[in-house]
Amino acid sequence: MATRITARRDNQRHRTRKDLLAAAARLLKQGRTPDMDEVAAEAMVSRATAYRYFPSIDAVLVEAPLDGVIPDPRQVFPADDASTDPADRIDRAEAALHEACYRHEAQLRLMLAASLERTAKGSRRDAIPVRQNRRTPLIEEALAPARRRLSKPAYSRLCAALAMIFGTESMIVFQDVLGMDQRTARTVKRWAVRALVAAAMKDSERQE
Amino acid sequence: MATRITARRDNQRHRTRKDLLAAAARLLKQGRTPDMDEVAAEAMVSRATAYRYFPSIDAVLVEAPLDGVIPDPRQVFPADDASTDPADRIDRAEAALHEACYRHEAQLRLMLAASLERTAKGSRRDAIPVRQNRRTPLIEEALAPARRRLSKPAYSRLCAALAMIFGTESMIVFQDVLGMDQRTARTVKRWAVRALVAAAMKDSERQE
DNA sequence: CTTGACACGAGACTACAGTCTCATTATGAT
DNA sequence: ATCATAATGAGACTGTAGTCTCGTGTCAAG
Repeated sequence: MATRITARRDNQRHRTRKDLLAAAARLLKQGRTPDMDEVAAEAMVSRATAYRYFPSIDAVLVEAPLDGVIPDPRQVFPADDASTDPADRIDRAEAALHEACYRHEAQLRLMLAASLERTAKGSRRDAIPVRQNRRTPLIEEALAPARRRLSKPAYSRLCAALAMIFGTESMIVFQDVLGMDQRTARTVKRWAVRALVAAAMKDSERQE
Repeated sequence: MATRITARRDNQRHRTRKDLLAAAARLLKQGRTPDMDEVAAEAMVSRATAYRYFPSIDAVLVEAPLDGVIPDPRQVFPADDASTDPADRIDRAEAALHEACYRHEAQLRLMLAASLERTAKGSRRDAIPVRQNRRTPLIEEALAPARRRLSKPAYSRLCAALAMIFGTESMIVFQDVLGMDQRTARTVKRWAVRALVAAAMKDSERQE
């Protein structure tokens, strides 16, 4: 009799969920601002089903995969890369992410806005997931050659500080708050990340 | 006869507009997420009138005054304040803004989300104004005693870099991306702003 | 094959954002 | 005080986000 806590068709469900996220990513990549109907249609499921998997369109957009949008660490630092200077590597990583952020500005703005609805529009729906974090792997890969030269607290402090500078949010500050163009923003960030890396290295020297 | 391009009742209009913004600010301060009906009711005007002054509820929320929410420079640095060390002053300003941001997190998240709809939801309505900028006056006041010791490019570069760290956006990074608590965030920012100020000072020394 | 649980589709329903029209009120010039 | 008109109020109307219900198809255990 009854399948107890029977196999809950996990395969089917995972596939449906993945299809929805992939559909959202496709639509975002072509510059659209999809509503739930479009995502559902693109994923070839009904709207009701889409809402069974995600409480709101925002939740879908926040979780939509960013493959091909945000640079992969292995792409910025290939296996045969011999660079060791952490400042240069951090600067290179920042340059790549900077370029990607401005190139996909519309999509990233949309995803950031969607993630902010947490407290905002619907305190009723509690489910919007935490942001994706593609910047930390990038930062850690850039800092890898220097990691042993930094104390643990200095290292995590530096990573966190760089995370403020690396993502979409700094683009928002430069554009919407400061009214600054992309090139100037890049020079400011270049200077800042180098200053922070240098300061962290110096702190750890002192400690030895 | 006709009052030509007669007085356009500017008083009345300014008063109505101000009432709407003040009403929005009151509702935001009590933690609500007001819709246009609520703002209009609180301002004691009809919904239609509210929409005559602002193209969307988002536009109202972005422009809602932040008096008493974001610390005023004159309050952080009173006239009789004799401090001159730029790092200490910047740190003090950051501490004040940090506290304010976390205290009014809900409102600031809402205002940020509203301002992001620029490209997002409605490409149809083009009217959402640019963000308010309360951080730059604070940063400039903190840096005032050291301004003459910095070259013009170094100064504006430092201001821009600090602006990345000072506002709501860094709180979003620490909370939503890094999952970091308020105290740890504060220590990271304290370290970062001091490192940046020191680096800027050192750059300018070198130049002399 | 049968059967029960589960995923799904279709569509009605509520709530809010934003637009529009028309009647009413209030302002300021005369 | 009077009058033309700008500002407003009332409310209908559209479109979309999200909820809910019910009927259908399908998977898997017996």
